[in-house]
Amino acid sequence: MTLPPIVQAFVLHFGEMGGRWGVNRTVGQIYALLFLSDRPLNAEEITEALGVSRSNVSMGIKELEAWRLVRKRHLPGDRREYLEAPDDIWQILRTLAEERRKREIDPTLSLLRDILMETPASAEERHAQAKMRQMHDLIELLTGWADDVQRLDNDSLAQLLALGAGVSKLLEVKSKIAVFASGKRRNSTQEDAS
Amino acid sequence: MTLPPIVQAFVLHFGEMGGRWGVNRTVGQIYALLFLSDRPLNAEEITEALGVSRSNVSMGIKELEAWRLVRKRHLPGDRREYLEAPDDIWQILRTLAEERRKREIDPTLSLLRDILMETPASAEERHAQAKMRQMHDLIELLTGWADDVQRLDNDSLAQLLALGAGVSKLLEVKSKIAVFASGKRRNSTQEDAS
DNA sequence: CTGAGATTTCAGCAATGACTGAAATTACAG
DNA sequence: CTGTAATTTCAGTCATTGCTGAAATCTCAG
Repeated sequence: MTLPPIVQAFVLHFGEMGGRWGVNRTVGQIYALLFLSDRPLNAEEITEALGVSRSNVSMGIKELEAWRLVRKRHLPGDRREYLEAPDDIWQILRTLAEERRKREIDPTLSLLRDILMETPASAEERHAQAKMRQMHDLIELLTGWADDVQRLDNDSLAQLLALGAGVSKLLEVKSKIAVFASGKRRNSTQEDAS
Repeated sequence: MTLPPIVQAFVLHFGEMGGRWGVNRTVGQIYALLFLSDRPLNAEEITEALGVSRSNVSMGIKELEAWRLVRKRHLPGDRREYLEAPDDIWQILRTLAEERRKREIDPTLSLLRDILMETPASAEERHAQAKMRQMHDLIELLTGWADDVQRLDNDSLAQLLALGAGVSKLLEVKSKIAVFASGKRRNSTQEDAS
């Protein structure tokens, strides 16, 4: 692997962290490499840079495509496929959130829905179902929120994040705004979001 | 495993999902069992309910403690340790968020900080470093936001989630509030009066 | 203290997941 | 079409992780 030291450090780190993020080492490394690259790379270049087998790279690419984290491109006059990682980091964030949700949360939500349709046959089952209801409702709240936020444009999202817990303060005065807004006829636009 | 059908279904599901969530099957099952249980269970009961070895349960418990997802309790007149899952689902959410961040994000943030101190030696490295800077800044924004939100009480958090993208609307009127409240600045967010 | 019950540790086996090289398939220039 | 370069698939092997039973350690009643 002949890469600039800082690139190498990053690539190796992503390889190691891959396990915790639900992908294998090679997949992590390929993504790291593409993310840092200033141009699309073909499979052969990736193979060489990482020192793994060509077939392993092929499988890794396939998985990254399933995650929608890389795109295939074609360069004119070159039969090989070139790969690149989208560079809008906000979009990457959205994609990651969507895919992780699809893999890690939706199946559970689905199961919970099914189980909550059943009629409990004992006190024990009634209690278990109540807990599952709690979990179900919380997950729905979270995913609903995520759906909403998912649709915000980059700037709004950045603003929202920068605000942090300031939202809490904003919520506190929300009712007060409502008072003003109802009294005033300022603008007939948004005002109260509830 | 002799458990009520709905409990069994949930436990088995958590076992299967465990892999995607970064824990092994047994750990997922133990947690599911404790989460649904209406009373603390001892290791022997867990062993029996799940049909795995006693030592496996011991290791699983250890891991769940490392995640701070279960507590050990003692019942009077019984030398055995009893385990229970905290039942405030909001607290569970906070714990999960903290632990996953600690395992999945902090190490990367730390590496990025280190690499960003280096001086790039080529155009390629300069580009790579710029990308890492982007990632670093985004992660800091996200974790900073998470820190803030982490401190909200259950009700505020629920309110925030229920609001969803409504926050966006709230942000739009924020500048108007700023006009009213121009006497003092609450926090360091950029007050953009667009 | 002592010893019986309870828990943890750990070496070895089992299961799962990752990686490779070879063969099959696909894509396309001539 | 044909032949060659590029990519994918897959069976076998290697590596990692998970699980077990036995032994070691801990804990506390008597």
